[in-house]
Amino acid sequence: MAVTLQQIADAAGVSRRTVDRALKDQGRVRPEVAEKIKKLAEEMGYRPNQAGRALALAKNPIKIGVITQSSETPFMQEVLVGVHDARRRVRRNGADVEICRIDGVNARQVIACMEKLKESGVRGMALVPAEDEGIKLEIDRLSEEDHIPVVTFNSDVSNSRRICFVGQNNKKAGQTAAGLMADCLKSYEQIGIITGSAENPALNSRVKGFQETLSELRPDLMINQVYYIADDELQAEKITVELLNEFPQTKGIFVSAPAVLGVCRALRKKGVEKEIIVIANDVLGENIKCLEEGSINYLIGQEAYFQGYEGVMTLYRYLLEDRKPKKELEYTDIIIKNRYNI
Amino acid sequence: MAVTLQQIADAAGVSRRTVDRALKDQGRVRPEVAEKIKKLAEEMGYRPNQAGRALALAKNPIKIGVITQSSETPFMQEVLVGVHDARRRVRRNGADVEICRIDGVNARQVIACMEKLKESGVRGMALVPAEDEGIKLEIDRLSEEDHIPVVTFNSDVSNSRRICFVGQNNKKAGQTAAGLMADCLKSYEQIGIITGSAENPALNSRVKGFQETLSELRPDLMINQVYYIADDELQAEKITVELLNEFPQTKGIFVSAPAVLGVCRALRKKGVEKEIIVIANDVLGENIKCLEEGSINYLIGQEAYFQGYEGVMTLYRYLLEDRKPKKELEYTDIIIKNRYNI
DNA sequence: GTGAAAGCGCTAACAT
DNA sequence: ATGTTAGCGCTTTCAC
Repeated sequence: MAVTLQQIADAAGVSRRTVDRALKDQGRVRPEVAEKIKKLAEEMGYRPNQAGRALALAKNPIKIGVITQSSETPFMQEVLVGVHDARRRVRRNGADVEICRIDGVNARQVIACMEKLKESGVRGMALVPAEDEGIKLEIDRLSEEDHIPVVTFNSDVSNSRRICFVGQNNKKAGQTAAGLMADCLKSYEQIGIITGSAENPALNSRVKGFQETLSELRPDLMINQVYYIADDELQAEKITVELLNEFPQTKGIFVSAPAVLGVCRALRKKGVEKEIIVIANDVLGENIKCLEEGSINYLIGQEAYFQGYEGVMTLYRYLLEDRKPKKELEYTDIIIKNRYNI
Repeated sequence: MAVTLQQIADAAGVSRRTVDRALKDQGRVRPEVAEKIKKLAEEMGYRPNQAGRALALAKNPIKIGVITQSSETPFMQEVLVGVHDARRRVRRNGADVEICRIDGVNARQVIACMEKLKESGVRGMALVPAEDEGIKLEIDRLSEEDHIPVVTFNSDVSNSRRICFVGQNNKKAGQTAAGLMADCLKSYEQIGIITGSAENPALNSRVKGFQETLSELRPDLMINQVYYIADDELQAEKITVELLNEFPQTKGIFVSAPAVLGVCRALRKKGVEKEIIVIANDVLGENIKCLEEGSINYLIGQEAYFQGYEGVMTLYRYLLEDRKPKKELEYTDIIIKNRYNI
């Protein structure tokens, strides 16, 4: 049987409560006693029983707040599935999760939600932020003044006091795509890039990673100008047609934008979907269909579900076990899918 | 706050114990009362608190037995890391895991271990079996007569009474490799296949999946004869040299065998590592090095760690929450790695 | 057929 | 500065 608090208390000749305090550095214990207790716990290999802890905490339950942006997108829907699964799981342990869904990107709204969640007494927050000074300030204030730990997921706020970030390394995602493209294309072929808003740092990193790595691996290839689109399938289709008209020799396309379906439609209409290697991002419903029927060759995934699930669970573990994540940047795996391993 | 047993008891006007019995169909409750209780529980949305359950169970702890074969291989080492992590986790909940490591493949020893674990009072078993009639019989006997649920992981025993299998779909792994190879090679190029023992069903499935899919995708390619090796790096190197001498036009190699390093050495000595697309299996130490330095282009992974971790955890959840796995065949993701997403 | 009661290991309010 | 104690929600023994 595992070592319990009581056993340490017996061994040290003090009460359970004293051991508890000593182990948590809560003071109010004579330093030499605390020292002795800690040594004893170490020697006896004490590991707190999580079930016991969770149960005791059910008196005033741990509550976690979650804020998501762009909640209407298919990608974030998938993230939210992960969040809800995590909620179900922590609920079965007597904790709870309160979720604020924000549609679109809106820093002001995020800050308002943070305030609201704080008022409602959450002990920690997991949120999808944006590189915004106001959000950064609020994160720092929660962490420092209110002692409410914050986890960012999916997107990050660099240099803020969040305990960690769970999400993709976008540059590496772009590089991974470049590696695939380099293997698939023959000498001196042409490449097109389609991406979303030029202001989106995530998309930019991907594209940059792709360009840099590809020109290093295959200096012979010709990487044409970057085409920008909004998240709109119709526009994506139009732009893709433009690209194909402008550069009819294109043999590879990297799609960093969300509107993958529009691109596929254009390729099919032009009847070139079999001749062009297409690598796109996000392993999601419509995209998967394109992959299955062959108009896309590879999808690069970022574990949307896991981001949501792990964002919440990281925080829960931190709150329950006082266990800091090992790394400040918890990068999710970069997934490569072709038709056969979906 | 979540619904508790007590609340249901109050609502039904009976004691907690009665509710407990009714919900578990343990009899000794008047049928109409049982019916009423179940309906009530449903309506109130009762979800047993896992922390409470785990804690109560700590009186006579859940013990899980684990048996691994080929435990000396790097692959199984990785699986065992997962097993140990799972052990740490369930221990923190008051349960325990007992592990039997078997070196090499040995059905008799597996059966002996199953017997031993049963004597030592385990409530469930997770094991790496082999397609062996004796093992199958023992699995069925444990499941039926002793009511000890069994989970197979990494390899399976088809048609046995295990509650589920956690591991790779080998055929799909081969197909995935074929998809990659089809994209990388130019017209009419030649392909070599190197695999391990012809008796190993896992390796055979991979090779078959690869051959079938590749000849379907690219009928122009020429797939040469299959080379067989033992798990010996030196022999692998020799055989690879043979292959290259026999078919100097080879432009793609699929390595289904464990001895990947030997293959890489041969390629380097021959100075052809940059001209040949190599796709190998298992994302592990030495293989990763080959991938990083470029003598391998792709590694197909089978989530070794996860197989070990999830094999044990599936069983634990089954025992704790009485929750059957959703699927009988719990296939792990087929991972594609290039130099950039390792 | 049903219920009372004793824990499981931990936390935290309340003594001392 | 340290100890006592009352639960958290569940399982299980034992008595009715």
